[in-house]
Amino acid sequence: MDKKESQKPKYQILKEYIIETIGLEKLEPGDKIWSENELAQKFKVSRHTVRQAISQLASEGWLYKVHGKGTFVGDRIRRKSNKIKTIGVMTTYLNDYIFPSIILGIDEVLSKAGYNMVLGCSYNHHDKERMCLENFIRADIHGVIVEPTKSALPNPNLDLYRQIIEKDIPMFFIHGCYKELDCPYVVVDDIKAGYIAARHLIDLGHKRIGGIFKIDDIQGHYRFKGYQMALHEAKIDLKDLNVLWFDTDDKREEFIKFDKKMFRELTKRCSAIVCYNDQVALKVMNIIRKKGMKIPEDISLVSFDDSQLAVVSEVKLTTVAHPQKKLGRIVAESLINKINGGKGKDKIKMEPELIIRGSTKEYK
Amino acid sequence: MDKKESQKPKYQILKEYIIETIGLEKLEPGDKIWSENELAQKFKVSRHTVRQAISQLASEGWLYKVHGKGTFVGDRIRRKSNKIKTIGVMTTYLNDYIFPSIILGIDEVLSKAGYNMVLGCSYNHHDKERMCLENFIRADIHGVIVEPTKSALPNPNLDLYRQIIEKDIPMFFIHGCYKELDCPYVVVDDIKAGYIAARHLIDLGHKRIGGIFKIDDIQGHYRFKGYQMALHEAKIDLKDLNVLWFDTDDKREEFIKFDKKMFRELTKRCSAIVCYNDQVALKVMNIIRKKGMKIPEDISLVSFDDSQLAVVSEVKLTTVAHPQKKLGRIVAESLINKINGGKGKDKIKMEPELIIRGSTKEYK
DNA sequence: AATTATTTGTGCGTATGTATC
DNA sequence: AGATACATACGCACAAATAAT
Repeated sequence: MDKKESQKPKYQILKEYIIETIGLEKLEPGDKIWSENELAQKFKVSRHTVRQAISQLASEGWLYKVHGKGTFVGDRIRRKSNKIKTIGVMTTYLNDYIFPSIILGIDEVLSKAGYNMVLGCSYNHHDKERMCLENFIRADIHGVIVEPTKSALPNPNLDLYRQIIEKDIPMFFIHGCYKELDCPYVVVDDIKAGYIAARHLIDLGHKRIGGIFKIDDIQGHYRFKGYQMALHEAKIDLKDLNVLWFDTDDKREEFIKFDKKMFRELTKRCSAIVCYNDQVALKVMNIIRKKGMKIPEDISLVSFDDSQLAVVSEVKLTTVAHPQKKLGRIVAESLINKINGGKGKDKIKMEPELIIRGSTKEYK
Repeated sequence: MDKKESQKPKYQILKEYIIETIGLEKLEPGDKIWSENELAQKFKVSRHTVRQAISQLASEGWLYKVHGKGTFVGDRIRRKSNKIKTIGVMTTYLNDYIFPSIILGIDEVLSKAGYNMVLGCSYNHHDKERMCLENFIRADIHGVIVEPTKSALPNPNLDLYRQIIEKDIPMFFIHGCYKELDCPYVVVDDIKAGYIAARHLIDLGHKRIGGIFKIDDIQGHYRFKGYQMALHEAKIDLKDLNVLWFDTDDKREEFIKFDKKMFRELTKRCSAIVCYNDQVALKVMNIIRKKGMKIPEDISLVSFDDSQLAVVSEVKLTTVAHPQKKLGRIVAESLINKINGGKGKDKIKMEPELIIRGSTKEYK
C-alpha cells in the first residue's frame, strides 16, 4: 500500500491533500491556508516541495499567493476557469419567427445570473451544426442549450454531443432531443398540441381534416401523432392522402414543392387543415386565397406556435401557442440550476394552449 | 540600464530570451531547444532557475517537455489561440424589430470565418450595458461590435470602452458612436435618411410637415437634422411645435407620454409626419385612425428602417430602408479585417434608400 | 516612525530517480 | 550498458512585502 502512494511524487500527494482539506474544512475563497514552512514541517518535506505543490495549485486557480502575507483559497468561481462562465446556445434559426423570443428569454435569465451567452445557429443543417458544436467545445463553455437540427433524422454529430456529455458539461435540449441521447430537455408537449389542434376542428364539426407536417423534425412527427390520436378518438378514418409532408429545404426555398396536384386534392377533400406552424399556415392561406376560396368560410386552418406571424394577415390564425420567451427562461434556469449542482427536473414538458382567432369556423 | 534588467528575476529574463530566440532562429513547433544544463551554463545560472523558466513556459504552451528526450517548441497554433476567437456583440434590443436581422448578418460572416459570437443586450439601459461590457472584458474576447446605449446622452461606461481600446481589442460601433470616443463605426447615413424622408413629403406637395424623434438616441438627432435640412432647403419654416420628442422609456412602456394635447395639435396642424421609425409610425397610425382620420388621405406618414412591421398593417409604410442584414455583414467583415491587421475603412456610412408604399400621398 | 517577526519570492548547490536513445 | 536529459527532492541564503509592535 505504501507503494501506490510512493509512486506518486510527494508534491502530488500534497496537492491532493490541500484540495481535500479545503473542502473538508469548508474554507471559503479568501481564507488563508498554512504557510509554506508550516506545511513543510507538518509533512516533513522540504519547503521546495511545498512550493512546487502550492505554485501548481495556484496556477490552476485553487489558490492564490500574496507576497508577504500568505497563501489563500482561490475564488471558487474562478477555480475551474479564470474566465466568466459562458453558455453556448444553438438554435436552428436566429432572426425568424419564434426564435428571437426564445433567445430573449434565455438571455434575460443568463445575463441576470452573470453568464455570457455564445450564440450559434445551425440553419437546420448538419454541417453548420457541427461547426457550432466544435466552436462550443473549443471555447471551453460551461453549459449548452441546443435546439436539435433535423431532430427526426439520424444525426452525424452525435460524437460531438457525446464529447460534451463526457466532459460533464451540462446540456439541455429544447423542442426535441435526439433519441440516441438521454439528455435533459425542455419541450412543448407537441403530441398534446397536435391533439388540441385537431380536436378543436373536430369540435367545430369538421370530419375531413387534412394535415401538413414537417418530416425531418421530431416536432412534426409528434404534432402528427397528436393529430392522429384526435382523429382516432373521434373515430374518423385518417386517410394518408390527406396528410402532406415537407422538409427543411422545401420550406426555405419556395415551399411546398410537393405535388401541387396533391395539394389541390387536399383542399378539395378537406374542410379543415392542421398546419405544421404559422409560416406554413400563411403560405397555405395565400395559395387557397389565390384559388378563390375563403378562410375560414371554405376551409378552416389551425397552426402552431402563435408567432408574430399569426396576427399579421387580415384573417388572424387560430393557433396552438408556443410559450417562446417562457420556454427560454425555463431552460436557462434549469441549466444554471444543473451547473450549480442543483437537482431539478430533467425532462420538462410545457403545456400548449389553444388560441382561437379567425382562421377556424364551425363546419356547417 | 543594468538596473532595469536586474529588477526582473533571472527566470523572467530567461523566459523572454527563450521566446525571443524561438522567433529569431525560426524554430518550428517540435524543434528541440537547449537542454536544461546547457541553458544553465550559458546563462551562468543554476539549473533550478532554468527549470523554473522552462516549466512556466511549458505551462503557457510555448514549450513542451518529454522526459528523457528534451524540451521542444510548442505547437504554435495552440500558443496564441488555444481557444477559439470570440467576438462580443452588444445591441440595445434582441428580439424586436430590425435587430434579429442585423445579428443574423453578423453571425453569417463570423461563423463562416470560424469565430464565436457572444451576444449581449443592453435593453438600452446603462447598467445592463455595463454588465455586458464587463462580461466581454472578463471573457477575453478578440473583438467587439457595439450598438451604443442612449447614444445621445453622456455615457457612464466610457471607462470600460476605454479599457477595451487600451487592450487593443478591435471595436466597431453600429448605428452611432459616443462622441467622446474616436472609434471605427458602420452607420446608416441618418442625416441623409432624414433628408430623404422629408424631401419625399415636400416633393409630394406637403408644406406642413411634423416630426417625431427620439431624444436619447444619436440616430434621432441625425434624422431630425436631415429633416431640418430638407425643410430649410425648401424654404419651409420649421416650427418647434411641429416636432415632438420622446425617449426610450416612453416607448417601452406605453409610448407617447408626451402631452396628448400637443399630439392632437400636431395632427391638426400638419398634413404629413416624419416618424422616428416604423414602430412609432404604427403607433401614430393607430392613434390617428382612432380619431377617425385616414392614412394617407388625411395625413401622410414616412418612417425609417423598413422593418417587418412596415408591411404588417393594411396601409404599408413608406419608409427609408435600413440595410439590416447587410450592415451586420459589413461590420463583421470590417472587424475581422481589423483583427487580422488589415487596413480597411474605419468609418463606413451606408446609403439609405426610400421605399415608397402606401402611407404617403400627394397633398392636394 | 522604526523595528521585528512572519511569509512569500528568488536563487544556488546537490543528490537521486527515471525515461530515451 | 552508458550517456544524456528531464523529474523529484532536500537544504540553505537572502530579498521583498506585510502586519503588528
